[in-house]
Amino acid sequence: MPTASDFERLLRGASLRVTAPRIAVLSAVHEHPHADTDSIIGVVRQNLGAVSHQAVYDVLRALTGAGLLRRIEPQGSVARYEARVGDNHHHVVCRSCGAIADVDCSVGAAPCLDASDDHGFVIDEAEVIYWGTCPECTTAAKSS
Amino acid sequence: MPTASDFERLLRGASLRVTAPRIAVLSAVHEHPHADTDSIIGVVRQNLGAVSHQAVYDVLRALTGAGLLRRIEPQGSVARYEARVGDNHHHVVCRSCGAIADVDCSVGAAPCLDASDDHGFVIDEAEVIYWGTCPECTTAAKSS
DNA sequence: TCAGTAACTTGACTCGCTCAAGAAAAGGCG
DNA sequence: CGCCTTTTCTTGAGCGAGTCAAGTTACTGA
Repeated sequence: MPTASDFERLLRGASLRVTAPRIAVLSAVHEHPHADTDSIIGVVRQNLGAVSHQAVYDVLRALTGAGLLRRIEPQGSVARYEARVGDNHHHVVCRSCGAIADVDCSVGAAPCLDASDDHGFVIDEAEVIYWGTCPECTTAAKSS
Repeated sequence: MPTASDFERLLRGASLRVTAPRIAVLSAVHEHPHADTDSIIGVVRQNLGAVSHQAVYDVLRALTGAGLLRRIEPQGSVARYEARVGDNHHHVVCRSCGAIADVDCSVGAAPCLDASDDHGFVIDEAEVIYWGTCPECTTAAKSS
């Protein structure tokens, strides 16, 4: 797990000012991958004390814009954030409980970047979401 | 373009009662693929006169649940609906203007259904969203 | 150290959508 | 056909995630 000074380096590398809320948000997302905004606010407040929700929203947007965080929002879920960026991995989402897990790309680094007919669009990213049932929910469904 | 009696048959096939709002919503989505809820409400009201927004929401949910419509909601966009169901096609979304176009699956009918490591999840669907820039926005960006 | 700008606080507000209760109408049955 | 049950629609309030705006605070580079 990276330390506060690692996060500071990340921020400076992105030409962002180093502030306590930013360090705390980065740290929270590293510790809790796929956490929603509310949980992140909770974790940040545990570490820093009072922090406005607006600050967290701002920080999340700044960090996402700078490429330090990635925002994901599967249908029916609120926005979630993760710190694993730049490796083009995907996600599998449980239809039953909403759990999210990481999935490496099965076809190499930048997989399905060719659509069969792209309608003239210039495509720069392919985002894949696998839908299914997580082990816990599968077990629960069988036993019921 | 299907007629009202085609839609009636669709509804009966799904054991749903046949009502004017439902026919109108089905028709609106067929005519305007990828339309958001608000536009659908507008089209429905043009054809039927006064219809409550709640009715449209209910109808959209019923039809989506019955598999007659598909709901898509790319990040940063409100919910949109389309009538093309059951053929596992995907979408390309313009980052600049939000335009959506259909893309057939490049790897066959049910493509990337294997994740490299599925974490024990039972996966039943892979949803792919291509991100890029549409022809109009590409042209606009060059000329500016 | 100081100035200037970026970031944070506070609080109101918007938007998409849902909840709830009652009225209307679809469709099975006599 | 006309009644009865159940589903669907209307009306109107309400909720939650996120945004906007104005003013204060505090990084950072000179």
